[in-house]
Amino acid sequence: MNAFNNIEKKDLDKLFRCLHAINLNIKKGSTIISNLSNTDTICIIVNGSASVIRIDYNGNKSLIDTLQKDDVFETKMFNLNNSELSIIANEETEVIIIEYDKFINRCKKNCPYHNQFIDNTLSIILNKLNDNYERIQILTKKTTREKLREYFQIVSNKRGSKRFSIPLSYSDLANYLSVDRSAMMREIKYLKEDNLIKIENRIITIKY
Amino acid sequence: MNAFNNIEKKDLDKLFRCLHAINLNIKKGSTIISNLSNTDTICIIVNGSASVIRIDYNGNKSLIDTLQKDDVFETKMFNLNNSELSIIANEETEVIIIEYDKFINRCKKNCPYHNQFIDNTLSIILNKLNDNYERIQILTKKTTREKLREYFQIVSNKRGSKRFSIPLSYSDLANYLSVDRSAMMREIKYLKEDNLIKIENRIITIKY
DNA sequence: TACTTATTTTTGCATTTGTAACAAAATGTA
DNA sequence: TACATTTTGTTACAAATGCAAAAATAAGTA
Repeated sequence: MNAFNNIEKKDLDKLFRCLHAINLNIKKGSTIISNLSNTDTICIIVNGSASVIRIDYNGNKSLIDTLQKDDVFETKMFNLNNSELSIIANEETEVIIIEYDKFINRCKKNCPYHNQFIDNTLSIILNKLNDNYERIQILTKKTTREKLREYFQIVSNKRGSKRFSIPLSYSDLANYLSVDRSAMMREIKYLKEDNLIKIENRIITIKY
Repeated sequence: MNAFNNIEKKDLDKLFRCLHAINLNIKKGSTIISNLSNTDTICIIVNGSASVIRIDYNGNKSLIDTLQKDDVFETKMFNLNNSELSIIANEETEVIIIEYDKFINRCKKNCPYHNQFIDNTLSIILNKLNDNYERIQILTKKTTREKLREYFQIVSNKRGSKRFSIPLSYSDLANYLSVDRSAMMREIKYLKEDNLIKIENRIITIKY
């Protein structure tokens, strides 16, 4: 799913003009958001990826989320105009930037492709919300063991199988679960010892 | 902000008919979602409140979110049709239920109030997303102390003052931070001892 | 007012976790 | 291939946390 699904190519140009869409290429390591001025803005990741990072009162950085190709974000959803977070390109990243007002206030012509674009965007945002609830579901577990089991359960449900490969490296998984990597490895070892999971390479099997 | 902002009363009736909106009163303790059948559905909390609850493989319940008056949710955003979560009324609760298809597929007449309704809903959902990112920001902190400081910082920023009252009881706060309540109280005591915060009644002052 | 229920505050103790440090394996690159 | 870098796996130890149990307040209700 991307924001331009079900919009014909010939309509895309019209849509872009109508929205005053701006296409930008962001260099690796650059901040995407500084390009967005102070207005509410919709941003679509066309290619590449970016990290949503928070730097707290101590200067500690924490990774809040990772944005991939086809992701959509809006400044309000990260409170960006109060600059709580910043969004940094992980690689050469192409984005499309649209003022929220232009996005939401359809022109008099009431073009169907504009409505389609809004619908697509809403759908992507609803998915994002689901991802966030899933993560909250995991993060609210008290122990690393419970976090791992919840995570495995969710992936297993999605794949419809008790046997599945995990889409993250163990380092990234530790970040996602917000636990120390080595402590997580220890816990995975215990889960294996207790015969609750089996691991071959990067493939997990839930044994209950 | 609610989903019907900026829609005139006379248009509301038309909108409801167009959407085939259903008005339901849910008794305290009843599951809202069982009323939603299996289709994608938008639900608006008109009055009352509800809890989003997950029961895991062990039968442990966890509170994922609380829905208040004017909140909007969509079944996809909780993966409800895979029944990962359930939503239970905390009190006598009035809801409006609309099929997602009816919501998103505007009728031929392209009524401006329908567009306004979608815009409002999107705005509410973006706020929800912001709330979730805030919570993730807090939950990804490793220690209770850091979670508390992050939480206080966020509330302080919102109120624009280093002195503010917290909108939760300490029990609820412990749930929100997903830490043991008594361990949290201990940490609050340490924060006071270290002169990082001051507390009078329910009013916090950040001293840095 | 008397009584019940919910919330706050406190502490010892066992468990869990992060930290640090290191080695092995895998991966990427000149 | 040889070298550098990243990822994975392991452990001892100190710090942080949850758990349990109890008492003190506060809030709600008959």
